[in-house]
Amino acid sequence: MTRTPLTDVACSIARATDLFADAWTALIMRDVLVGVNRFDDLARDLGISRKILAARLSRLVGEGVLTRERYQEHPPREHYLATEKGKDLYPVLLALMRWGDRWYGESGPPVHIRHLECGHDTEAVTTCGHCGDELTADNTTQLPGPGGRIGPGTQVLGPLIASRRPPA
Amino acid sequence: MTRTPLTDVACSIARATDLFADAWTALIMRDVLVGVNRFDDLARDLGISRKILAARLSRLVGEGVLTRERYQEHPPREHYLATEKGKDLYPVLLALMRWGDRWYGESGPPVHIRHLECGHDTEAVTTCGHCGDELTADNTTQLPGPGGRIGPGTQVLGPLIASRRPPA
DNA sequence: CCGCGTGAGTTTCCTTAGGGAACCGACACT
DNA sequence: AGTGTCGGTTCCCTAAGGAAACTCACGCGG
Repeated sequence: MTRTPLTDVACSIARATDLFADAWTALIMRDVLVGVNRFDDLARDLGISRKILAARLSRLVGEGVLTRERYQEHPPREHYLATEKGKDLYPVLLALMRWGDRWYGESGPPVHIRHLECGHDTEAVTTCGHCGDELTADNTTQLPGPGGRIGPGTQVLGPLIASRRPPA
Repeated sequence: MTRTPLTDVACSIARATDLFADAWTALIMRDVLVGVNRFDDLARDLGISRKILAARLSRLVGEGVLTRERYQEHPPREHYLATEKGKDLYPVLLALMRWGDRWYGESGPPVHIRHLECGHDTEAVTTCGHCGDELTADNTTQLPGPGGRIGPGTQVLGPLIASRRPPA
């Protein structure tokens, strides 16, 4: 398939996407973060091809998102643990989950998230780090930042936004 | 490739993933939400194969995430707009972007998000809908909810969590 | 000592989605 | 008539994904 490499694209979504956007990575991360972290358990739980699982795991380890640790000798047994970088993907999973619950959860969400600090079952809300209000597609704009540069994926974005989006 | 269908899996992440987790969908949604919404512009901006772009767009329209609208006759010109369901994917994009910025943005984030209501450039924070504090992998647990059922993807989750995760 | 079970991957073979690039029809502009 | 743009299709080829068998290292029960 020759997935076009997105790594060199300016947009951070593309960078994240490049790692995260295949059928399995998100599911693997969810399982690992929840405590399913041995090879066979993952294969069983996800129904994923073992070949692909091995490939994904080693990529995730290579990216520094997971670590592989031998948690017992005799017999040698390994498991995968999320690094800080890996745990930091949790908000992405929460956002995906919330969207899935909202738009496909006829019978109610299959799992509840409980926030241990306040003790309530809760829903993830994506908020402004500054004022705490919810962020939506309509109440935000994008501005080029310091790392902004030109390249596929942001190529014509400036001009296009300018021309297509009435400044109002 | 025969992507294993994830639609019938209990987990909402899987449902969302099924639509969202390919190399391009996230990028397409970002572009559309930002105002790049004509076929040729998308193809140019993303460097995506036109065949795949056509396929993705029609899937997204089929899923009710985008609509295709003729915005002028003479010459006939179409564009794609995000529905409510589509706009609601914005938090997922924000979460991805934040992760990418954090872990790959050596030179600073390529784009800034400005929250129009408070007027500040901001970062997306995923918070507890109840108390407003930030949600992390460490301060939350998952509990089976009303829609919970058994099937691939949640198959052995219960037992596994129970056995592997010390209740502390 | 032998066979069986388990964990953790590899290997093999086949199918099929994705990339590239050309092609197409409708219209407009000059 | 010739050139351009938009919005797609069609073709061929490659390589990634799926299924299932195979491997290797160990541990256990008899």
